Amino acid sequence: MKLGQATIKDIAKELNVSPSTVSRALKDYPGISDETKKKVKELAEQLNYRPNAVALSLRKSKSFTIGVIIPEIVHFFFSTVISGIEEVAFANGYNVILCQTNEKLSREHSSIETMLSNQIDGVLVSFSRETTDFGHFEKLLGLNFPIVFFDRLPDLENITTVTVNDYQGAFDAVIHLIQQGYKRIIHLSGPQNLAIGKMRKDGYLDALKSAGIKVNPEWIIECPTGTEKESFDITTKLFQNGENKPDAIFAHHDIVAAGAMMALKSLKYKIPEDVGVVGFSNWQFSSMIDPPLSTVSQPGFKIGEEATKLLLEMINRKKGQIGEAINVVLETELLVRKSSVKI
Amino acid sequence: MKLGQATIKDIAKELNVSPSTVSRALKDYPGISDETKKKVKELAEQLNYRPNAVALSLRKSKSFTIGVIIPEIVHFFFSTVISGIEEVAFANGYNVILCQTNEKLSREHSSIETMLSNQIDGVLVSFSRETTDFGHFEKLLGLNFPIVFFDRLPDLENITTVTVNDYQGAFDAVIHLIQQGYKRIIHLSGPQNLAIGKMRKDGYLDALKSAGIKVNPEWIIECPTGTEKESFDITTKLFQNGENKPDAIFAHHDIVAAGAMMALKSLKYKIPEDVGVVGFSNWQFSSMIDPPLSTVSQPGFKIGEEATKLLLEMINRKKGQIGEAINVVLETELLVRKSSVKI
DNA sequence: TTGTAGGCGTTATCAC
DNA sequence: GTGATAACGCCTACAA
Repeated sequence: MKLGQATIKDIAKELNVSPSTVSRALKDYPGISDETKKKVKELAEQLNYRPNAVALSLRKSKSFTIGVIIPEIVHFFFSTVISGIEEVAFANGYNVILCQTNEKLSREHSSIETMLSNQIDGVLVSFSRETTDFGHFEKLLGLNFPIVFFDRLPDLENITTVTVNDYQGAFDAVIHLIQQGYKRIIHLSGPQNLAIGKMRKDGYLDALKSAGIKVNPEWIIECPTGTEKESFDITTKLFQNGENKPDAIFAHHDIVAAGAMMALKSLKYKIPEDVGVVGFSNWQFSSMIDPPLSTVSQPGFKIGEEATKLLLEMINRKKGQIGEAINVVLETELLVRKSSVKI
Repeated sequence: MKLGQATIKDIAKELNVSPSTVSRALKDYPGISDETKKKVKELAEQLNYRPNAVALSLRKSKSFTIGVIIPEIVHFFFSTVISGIEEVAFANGYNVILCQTNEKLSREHSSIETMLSNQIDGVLVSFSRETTDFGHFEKLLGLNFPIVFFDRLPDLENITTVTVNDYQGAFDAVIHLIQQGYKRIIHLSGPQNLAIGKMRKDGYLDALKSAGIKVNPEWIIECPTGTEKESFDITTKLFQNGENKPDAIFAHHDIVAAGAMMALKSLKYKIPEDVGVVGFSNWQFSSMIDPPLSTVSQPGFKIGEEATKLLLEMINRKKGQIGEAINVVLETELLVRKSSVKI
C-alpha cells in the first residue's frame, strides 16, 4: 500500500456493492449483470486498480514466483542461463527471485531459507563449489518440493536435471585436435569434485584412448580456481622448460584456455602452428581473441529455458511426481576456429 | 503450504497456548515467561517452523523485496551491476526480483506492473533503448515510490541516480590517444537518444577541442545496435578506400571496438602502430584480445552496490524524500593496454 | 503473563 | 445477481 493503491474494497465502497461482487466482476465470473461489470471495470481502470499479488499468494498458497540459485551471476554462461530462465518464467506469468551464492555453501543455505519463507513455488539450482552434502536439497525433495538442478548435478536419485553432454563435448574437442595432427594433448582440467569436471576429463581420456594414444597422467593438470592468471602461470611453467613438450591444450573452459594462450604467446609459441588450443563454453570473448578460440559451445539460454519449463510442469503437477526422474541432456557444439586448425 | 510448513497456529495448538503467545515468544517479546518461550522455541525448531514472508508482507505492507529492471542480463556490465545489487540486498535481508526488458518498452511496462503487483518496496531501473517517454516512472515518482535509476538516466527532475562519469571517461580516453600522437581520431558512437551516448560523444568532442584539433563531423559515426558485426562492417568500409584515413578509433564500448579491431586486422592494419583503439566498459574479454584493448572501466559492481544502498535508504525514509535529488557519479578509470600505446 | 479480536487483500462457499 | 462470512498466516492493540 506504499502507493495508496486502490483495493477491491475501495471499489466496492465507491460503487456501493460488496467486495465479492467486485472480485467477480473483475474476473468475468458468470452471474454478474453486464451493467455492474461495466461500472466496476471502469472504476478499476480509473483508480488504476492492480490486484495485490501478495494477498493472492497468501490466499492461494501459491506465489507464482520461482527461485534461482546460482554460483556467480557474472559468469557469461550463467548469465545466459538466467536469461533463458527469465524468458520462460515471464512468458508464463512467473517471477524470478535471484540469489547468487558466490560458491559459498552457507550462502546457499540461507538463500534457500529466505526463498522458502517467501513461498516460492519451486527452485532452479546450480549449487556451489563448496556443496558436497545435499541434505538441504534432499529434505525438500522428500517433501516433493519442485527442484530442477542444472549444469551441476548432485549425486541423488530421482531428481530432475538439465545439463549439457559435457563428456561428448570434451570427446569431440579432443578428437578434433587429434584429427588436426596434434599428438601430445594435455588437459587443463576443472575441479574434480564437480561432476562437470570429471565428465570433461573422461571425455578427454576416452578420446585419446579411442585414437590409441597412451595417456600420460602428467598431462592432466587441475586448475582448481579456473582463473586466467592461474592457467597463465601453469602454462608458463609447463612450456618454459623440459623436453617433449605438449603440442595441444584442451582446457576446461575458455578463461583457462585464454590464460594458456597468453602464456604461449608470451613464450613466442605460435597458435595453432606450434600448439593447438580448444576451450569450453564459448564465452563471449572467445571469437574475439587472437587467434579466435575453438571451443565447445553450451546452449546456456536453452538450458535456462528447458529447466524452467520442467520446473513449471512440476509445479503444475504434470510431471515430476515423487520418484519420477527426468534428465534432459542437451548437446554441445564444437566451434572450430583458428586456434586449433593446423592443417 | 506446499511443504506442509508448520505455522504459528500449529505450534499454539500443540502447546495449548494462543497464537499470539507463540508469536511473541518467537520474537522475544517482553512479558512472556521463560518457560513458555523455551517450549515454543523448541517446538518451532522441531517442526522446522519458518515464518511465512508472504503473510508478513500482507500484514506489514512491506515485502522486503526490490525489483530490478535491466535491458539485458548477458551484458557483462549489467551482470556485474546485478551482482552488486544482489550483494547489498542480501546483506540487508532484501530479495531481488529480476526482469530483463530485452530493450523493449512494452516489456518494461509489464515488468513494472507485475513487480508492483508483487508489492516490491522499491525498484532499480536501467530503462530500455526504446524508452523515450517516462510517464510510467513519473507516475510512480509522483507517489513518492522509491526508484533509483542507474547507468541510463531519464530526463526528469528530482530523481535519484547512480552513474559513471561517462563524459570524463570519454574525455580521458581521447586525451590519451592524442598524447600518444594520434591525430585523426574517429568516434564510433552509441545511440544518441541515450544520455550515455551523448555524454561519451561530448567527452570526445571536448577532448579534441581542448587539444586544438578541429572536429570533422564525418568522424562521428553512429553504431545504433552496437554489435560486433555492425562495427566490423562500418570500419571495413571506412578503411577500405579513401584518403586521409583515421589513425585512431574511440569506440562507444568494447564490443564495438573489438569489431573495429577485427576489421582493421583483416585489412592488414597494425594496431596500435597504424591505428590506435580505445573502447569503453572493460568487458571481460578486453584484456584477452590481441592486442589487449585499452578501455575505460566502469565500476559495475559498485554501481549496483551504491544504487541499492540508496534505494534501501529511500525505502526506510532516511533519504530521498519528495523533491530531494541525489545523484551519485562514480569515476571511471582509463585502463591503458597495448591497443593504444604508440610511443 | 497470556488471550481475544481485528485486519492486511483476496476469493470460495453459502445464503438470500 | 448479489451479499455476508470465513479463511490464507501473522501481528498487535486491547482486554483480562
